[in-house]
Amino acid sequence: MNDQIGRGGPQLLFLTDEQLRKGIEAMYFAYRGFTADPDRILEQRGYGRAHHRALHFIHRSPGTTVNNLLSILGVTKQSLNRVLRTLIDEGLVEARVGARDKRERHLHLTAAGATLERDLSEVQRERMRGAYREVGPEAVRGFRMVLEAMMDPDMRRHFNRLKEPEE
Amino acid sequence: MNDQIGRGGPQLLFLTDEQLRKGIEAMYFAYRGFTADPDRILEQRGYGRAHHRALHFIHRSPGTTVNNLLSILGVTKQSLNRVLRTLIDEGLVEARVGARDKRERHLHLTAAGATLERDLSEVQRERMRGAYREVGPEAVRGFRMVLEAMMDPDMRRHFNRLKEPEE
DNA sequence: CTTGGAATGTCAACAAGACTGACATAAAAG
DNA sequence: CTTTTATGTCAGTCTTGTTGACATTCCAAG
Repeated sequence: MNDQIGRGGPQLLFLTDEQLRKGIEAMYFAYRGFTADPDRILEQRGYGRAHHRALHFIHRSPGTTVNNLLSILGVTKQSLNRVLRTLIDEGLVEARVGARDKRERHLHLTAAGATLERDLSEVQRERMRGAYREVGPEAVRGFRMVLEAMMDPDMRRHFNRLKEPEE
Repeated sequence: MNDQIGRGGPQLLFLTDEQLRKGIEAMYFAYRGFTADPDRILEQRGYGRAHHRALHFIHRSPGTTVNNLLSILGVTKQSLNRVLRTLIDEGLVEARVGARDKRERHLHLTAAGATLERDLSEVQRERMRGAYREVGPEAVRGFRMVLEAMMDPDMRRHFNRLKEPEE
């Protein structure tokens, strides 16, 4: 029904339902690979993906508040709080009471937290680097364009607000 | 430490840790968008993502066995079985005992199952189509290349084994 | 032919991590 | 002073992963 063959000509063949389905499957299988390496490290340490996400975004935006993290991650505060509490209790994250606004908690990685974050990021970047190297810069540009076009507007806002990291 | 600036020259700038981190974040945010639309439909019907995945791959490989589905989805048989049982009980999937080997169950979508699968696929393809159209065929080619390079070899095997669908 | 192992599928119980709803506290804002 | 905001907590539910135990079926070696 949405099949474009014979309607739009060969220049639109990449928009056929068949091609879209293959894109969906590619996305699914690739995401599995994307999370596989950090997952192995997390499991050894008794953490889950939720901990990884918190560590990642605290690393990327040191001093961010709980509320900001909530809107980036799109989970409930109860859910985030459980994760954050274990990270704080185990000394990976520090929550500093706000100077201006004492209701806020500003989140920072401790040395131990930064180490784990780096280890997680390293294996994930390694896979990404391998893929990037394999396909070249032009393909990577396309990859990034499609991903960005696929995001919800809110998420795209968050995505673009994250500065280029300095490491 | 893996920063390529000044080492590989400007043609390798896409391999810097900063670019890789942005790629990781793009993948994360895009995957959220990728699942958002089907999730809304699933929630209305009281199903989850696991049900969607089962419906998708049964649609793609009618008559597939439970074991084959297991190796595609990479979960335990117990986990898949729970999902499959509800789909069968509610008349979306039919499990036919194998003719050659009576231990096997061959899985097929019923009419109702095919309808739900189509509805789920439709909203997901719609988002994909919008993104594809926005960026053009060249970018889509790059997108697909990176995703495929990111998969684990086993998953890439499954991915390539799935025939181009006829709808 | 029988028997034992392998393959397949089911049942039960548990854990992580999402959710909602209700409520508490402290601080800022009006 | 009252309301709103930011955060944290308790209790309970749901999905979807996990292990362990077990039933059925098939096949091949004795």
